[in-house]
Amino acid sequence: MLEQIDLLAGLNQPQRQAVTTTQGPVLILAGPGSGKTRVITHRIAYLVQHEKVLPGHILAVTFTNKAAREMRERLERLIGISAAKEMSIGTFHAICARVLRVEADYLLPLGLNRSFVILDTDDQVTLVKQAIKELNLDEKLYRPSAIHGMISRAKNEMQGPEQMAEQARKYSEEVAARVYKVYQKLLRQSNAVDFDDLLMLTEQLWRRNPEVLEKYQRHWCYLHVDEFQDCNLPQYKLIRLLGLGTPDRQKGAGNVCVVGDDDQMIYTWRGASAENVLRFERDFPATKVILLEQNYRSTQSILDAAQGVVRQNRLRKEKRLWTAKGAGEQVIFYEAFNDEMEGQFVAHEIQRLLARGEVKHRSDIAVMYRTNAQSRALEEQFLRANIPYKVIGSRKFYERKEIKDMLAYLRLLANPDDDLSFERIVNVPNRKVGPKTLGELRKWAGTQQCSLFVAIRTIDQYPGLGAAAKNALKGFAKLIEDLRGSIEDLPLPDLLERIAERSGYGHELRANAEEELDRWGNVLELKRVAEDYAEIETPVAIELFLENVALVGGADTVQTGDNGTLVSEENSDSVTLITLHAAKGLEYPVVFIVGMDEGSLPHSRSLQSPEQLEEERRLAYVGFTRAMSKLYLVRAKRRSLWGETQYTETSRFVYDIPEHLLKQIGVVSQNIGSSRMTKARQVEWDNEYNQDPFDDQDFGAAIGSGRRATTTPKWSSTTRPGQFSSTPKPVRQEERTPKSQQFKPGERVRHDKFGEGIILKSEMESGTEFVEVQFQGKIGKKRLSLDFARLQKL
DNA sequence: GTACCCGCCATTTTT
DNA sequence: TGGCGGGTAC
Repeated sequence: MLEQIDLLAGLNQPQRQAVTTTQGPVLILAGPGSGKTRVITHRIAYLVQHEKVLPGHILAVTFTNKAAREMRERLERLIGISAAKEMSIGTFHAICARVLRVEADYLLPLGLNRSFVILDTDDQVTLVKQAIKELNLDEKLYRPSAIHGMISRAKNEMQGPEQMAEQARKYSEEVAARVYKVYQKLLRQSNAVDFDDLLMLTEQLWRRNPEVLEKYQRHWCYLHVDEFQDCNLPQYKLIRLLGLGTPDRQKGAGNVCVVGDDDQMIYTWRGASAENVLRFERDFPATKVILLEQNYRSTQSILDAAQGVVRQNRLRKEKRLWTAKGAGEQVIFYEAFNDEMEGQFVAHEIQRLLARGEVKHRSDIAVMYRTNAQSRALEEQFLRANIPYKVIGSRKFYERKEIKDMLAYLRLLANPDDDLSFERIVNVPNRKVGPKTLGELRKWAGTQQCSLFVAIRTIDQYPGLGAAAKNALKGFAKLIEDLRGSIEDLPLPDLLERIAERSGYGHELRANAEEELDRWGNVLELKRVAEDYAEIETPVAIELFLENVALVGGADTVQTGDNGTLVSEENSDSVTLITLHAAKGLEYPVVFIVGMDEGSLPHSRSLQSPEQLEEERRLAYVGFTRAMSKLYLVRAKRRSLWGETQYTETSRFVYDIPEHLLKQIGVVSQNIGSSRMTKARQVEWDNEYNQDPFDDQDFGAAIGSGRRATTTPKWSSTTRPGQFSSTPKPVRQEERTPKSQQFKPGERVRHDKFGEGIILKSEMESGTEFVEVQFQGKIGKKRLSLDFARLQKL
């Protein structure tokens, strides 16, 4: 039995009230750093320990996967792993996906079955593109990604294609509505859903089937919603449906606890609306409102700076945030010469903090930015300075071609109707199935009213294709059928291996190990991720794995270095690179925010409308308030944008910070450029800076001359750090095994699953060792790749 | 059926 | 800058 922790100890009055108010609707308005997460987790623990609520009855919804995971970990510590396991904790999307799979029978009339796939953004856009083609619209005029955005917005307002058409104010919206209709048709044909569908379909399911809803209401009778201010309409409706409670209860008296802060609303572009708070109080009239205003995270200076910015907003409720921490240090503001130097400043300042012992761990430091693209400049400097870092929320790994290809195989195995995946891999590796053959197959599938894969079964009846093409298609179908036949007897990682080998894709990847593009290594990486699912029955494992990839993407595993290696977050002490959006809910002792200039932090796309500007302001507010003791605001006076150099203005948000809280270091900009005056001051500052023995010459030289930007060749994304003789190699998280032959014929080995055997043959193939092993009994001869197989010498 | 070259175009945030 | 579609040459 777990030792009971006093769940109320160390909580202030309103926090206690939030934890102990367990019945009926509760609205917690919580400022940044007010212990909101603590309150939710303690409230849940309190429900279990004091009110004897069964953990299975508790649902907690978060906005990001990271937040869900953190909440689960905290609860494990509070009430034990087994109790925490029984709770439902996840994002809206993940929870909805689970519901929809369980209730898949209700989806059949829509053309979806239990094996539906969740498309990622890329696939969604591809489908929109297909819809545009099908309607014979000009792709140039109607950009797929733009139309996709419009469709998604309509879905977030719960409009179907017809309603969207009715509501259309512009011609482009009318067009989008037409595309929307075809897009939905294509989705269903492929037995696929997009992110928005997950929410809309669940809402529909519950609304139209009261008996189903009631089942969930009885199951999840204690509902918690974090980041409530960021809910969009379908999400709100889900909360309302569940939270209104079972019919035998008084309406609006359900146990719903929502937590939010209107100043941190940063997803209005995804349909979030401040109205949710008003709606909530209207729909749940019994709501108790609790305010958490004491900040435990930041120094007064940081808090005041943040409030200085957000106070300029008109559409907000005024709050009285305070902290018992002292004033602390001033906020530091630094203007770099250009974006390259901006990254360099951050890198060197981090080294300095670490060298002086001001910060103990690299993991105490985060660098934040408005757009993902900004991470690249930082990464380059971090690699040069040899600072380990991780990029959070970067989906780069799962966007790689080889990974998407492997996943497409898996998806096609699970769901033969997935035309998108079919088209992706039917000719990967090359099977002589080109656009021509594919076009004819599409025609045939159209007349047969079936998916592309299924159409191959009857392809012999189709006169439009030659024998060679038909055989190529049938060969592919046979491959997939064979692979499907092995699902039952192989765990997921081994299935991936078999896919790679039987399809010939693995061979191709190893053969084309051009440059340092380690595509094969990435496939191995994917297999490693799949190891987590090795214990689960493979059909289920595939489903979970694909769902996890679609919904979680790279959020739980993060990228490091420039090689896109995935590392789990815990191991390695590294600096965090993260977008402002993804940083919500997190905290770090030291925070750098880069790109504090007009066009970058208020983003250029937000400058037209006051509403959007207010959102940018909130974004800055979220960023500032992540910092516990030290906050750096950094900007670049010129920035290269699509190859052009642009001069920038200081972000208006910097001017909103009370002057006495700001300490500018480095050069004070007068006229932009490198006047003699500026240069003189740069050198002066540079000397002061260089008193630190840890600082290297490179930095000083770069600052001093201010010419480096023009003499250094631009780094392209294909350039690898190893190519710079003077720069250190990036820290690899894991060295690959040495590439030499380890086994000789005749040696006796043991395999985890196949048992003992004798090596018959060993050969190297593009740097990978393959062995043929004669195992005992009916297992017989097997060819194994040592990249995958764990063989033990006897 | 594929490989390469040219010119065009974008340009946010996330599930 | 760089990714993509379309055109042309093999």
